Amino acid sequence: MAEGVDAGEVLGGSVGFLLSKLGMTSATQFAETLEPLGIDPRHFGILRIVEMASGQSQQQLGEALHIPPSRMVALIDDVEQRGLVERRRNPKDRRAHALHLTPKGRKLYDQALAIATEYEEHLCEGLSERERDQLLTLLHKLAAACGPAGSHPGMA
Amino acid sequence: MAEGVDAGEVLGGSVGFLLSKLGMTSATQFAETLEPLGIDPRHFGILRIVEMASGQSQQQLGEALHIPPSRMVALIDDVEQRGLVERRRNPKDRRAHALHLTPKGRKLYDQALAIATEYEEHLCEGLSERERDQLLTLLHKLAAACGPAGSHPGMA
DNA sequence: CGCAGATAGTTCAAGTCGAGAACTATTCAG
DNA sequence: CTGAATAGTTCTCGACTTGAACTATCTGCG
Repeated sequence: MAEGVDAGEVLGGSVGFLLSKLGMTSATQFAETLEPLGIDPRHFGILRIVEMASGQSQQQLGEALHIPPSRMVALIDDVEQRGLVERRRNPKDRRAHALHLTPKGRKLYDQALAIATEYEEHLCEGLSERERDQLLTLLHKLAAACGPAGSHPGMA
Repeated sequence: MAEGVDAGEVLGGSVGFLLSKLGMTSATQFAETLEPLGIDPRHFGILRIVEMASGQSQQQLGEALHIPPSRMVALIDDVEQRGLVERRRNPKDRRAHALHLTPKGRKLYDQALAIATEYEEHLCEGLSERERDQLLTLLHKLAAACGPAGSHPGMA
């Protein structure tokens, strides 16, 4: 860089700046590694929750992920059209849809999980096992100071 | 991997997830602390670079911050309308604008810097001095693995 | 039983925002 | 002097969200 003006020069020493920068970069990169599967991190989040508890309604999911109902529609449409999730009629309440993973959905979820793990490894490849643990501990402490533990705000 | 773990537990142990979540939260909170000044983090970034080197052109700034020229226009408009930055004719090249902080801009930049420092303190209040250094070191290592050091992607 | 109000899901229209193409003014090379 | 390149600006397109309205159900109370 000819002029020697580097944006990160001063703020490189700031935890907040680094966090925000790294967070955004890693989120973007993670989304890219997920792309071959045809899903993005939000779809992954949905698969994850449906996998944990089958039969939930869209709004229950939306609440867990802090996604407004009208947005859930399109998101569920996506994963349903890919044959990953089924909307079943709930006999107890026919207004609501009971969401279930299809076999294909479960398989893809497992793949996505593997990809996530792989990316995690890549991200931490410059760290020793001990450093990684330290980092996790420190990040958890920050999370405590930063605000009440909620789900990922990037969903909303 | 244990069975029956819940979502937070699985991803709470992920550096990538935590980074992304904390990064987004801290960026949002920082933007909120800046709001009383009438600027957002991008304006702050502009003030910061203009402060470091007066007289640069919009495109030089845009290059440093990875902001396309067409976007710089609106951004500079913002800070100019608030009387923080001046677009001066550059006698050497009358196509380009030489950007300078106004006294008001300098004052506001100092305030913003103070706010940023304050927020940084708040963010790290759960950490000891030593832990904070550790964290910075670890984050820098991650940044190295994560990709070539560029400026903050949130600008673009 | 039957009506009123709440609730799940959907659709739709409006608002926001960024990116890239096209345009003007100016500079520079030959 | 002329043509290509460059700084800045404008404008339009497309992507993305959201909140309000609409349908269909459900639930409670008289």
